[in-house]
Amino acid sequence: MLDAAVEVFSQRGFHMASMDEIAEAAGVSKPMIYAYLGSKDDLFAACIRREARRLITLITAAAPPGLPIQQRLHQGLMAFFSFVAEHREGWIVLYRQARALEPFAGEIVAARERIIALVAGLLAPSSAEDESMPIAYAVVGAAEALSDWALEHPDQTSPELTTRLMGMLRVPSQ
Amino acid sequence: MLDAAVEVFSQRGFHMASMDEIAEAAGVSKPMIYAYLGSKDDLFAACIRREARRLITLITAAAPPGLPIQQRLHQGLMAFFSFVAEHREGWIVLYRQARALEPFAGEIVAARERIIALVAGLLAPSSAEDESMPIAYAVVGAAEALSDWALEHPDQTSPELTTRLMGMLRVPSQ
DNA sequence: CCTGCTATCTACTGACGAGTAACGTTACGG
DNA sequence: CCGTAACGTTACTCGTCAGTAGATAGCAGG
Repeated sequence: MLDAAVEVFSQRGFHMASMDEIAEAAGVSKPMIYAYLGSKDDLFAACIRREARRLITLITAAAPPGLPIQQRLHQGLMAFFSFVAEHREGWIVLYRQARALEPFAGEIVAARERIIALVAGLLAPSSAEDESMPIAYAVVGAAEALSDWALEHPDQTSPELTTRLMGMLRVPSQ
Repeated sequence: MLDAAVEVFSQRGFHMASMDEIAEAAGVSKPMIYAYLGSKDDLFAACIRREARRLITLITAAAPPGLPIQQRLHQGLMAFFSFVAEHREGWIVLYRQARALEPFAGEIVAARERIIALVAGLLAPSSAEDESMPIAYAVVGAAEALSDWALEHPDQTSPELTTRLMGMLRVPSQ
């Protein structure tokens, strides 16, 4: 049911997706969705939360503390690009709606902020806290934009994308 | 009239903005908008086109050919961040709706692509054509994300933002 | 003062879609 | 058999706009 919702939202976007279409895609009738997931906003929020949690879990697991910064960044990016490749639809939902000034905007912004905070924390040891935030924003923005480009270049593998991005970033080596 | 539209769109987003509200903000009645600018989609497209043209004009003028790459990039970024600071609403319209999977998506994607192509062209001399595109995507993505961060840190000046971004990019020095 | 033309408004229509009320249908306990 | 409860469906309501038809106001020329 959530899968169907993610699929339709990723194809149509939040506003163009109708509950009828989602219900049909899920193979159930509309009132069922209202019974189980609540309103359209609730449904969308549920999609966001699930996809965001998947992504964050992957990244956190891939870049454990204790490794050198360079390597953590490298592996974190790897995890990110892998997620995009494997959960295309989930990522489109997160990304395509990410900035649309909508009722649920807070939901996505919060998810994004968690990732940015993750990156910022990763960079923090080597630079002051408030210096690392803007860098983290920029890194995440760059990774997102690169993923966007990669959507039209499916031949690009995650390691290639990671190498590209690492190659253009001047990050603290320690 | 376009000004009013940009203002309302920037506050509400495309879908939440009603033609009635735009008409009221412009101090005219709804049929006037339809008479002069056409449908809601047309109106939004007109806003996008105007703002995008302003932005592109500024960037092109700021980074003329003939200068070293580093400097062109620096000045291009300066122009970009200045635009964001001075045309906040225009940029929000471009940025916040940038990826929303909408009828007019092509309009914004096209505008964005022109900027990316600009950056790619700028980097092209020092790397192969198809190598510079992903880099351009990433640079533009990073700049956008940094602007987003700067929206909540109004004390940041354009030169500061530019320095930050230049500092974290490893770009060809020639 | 009337005629017609342009510019603008008020007040409507029609579609669409979120959310719901009321109606089956199956399963099970007595 | 018959209540009744869990689960599901069809077929509505109702609000909200995008878009428009028709009325109105100003104004040129006769």
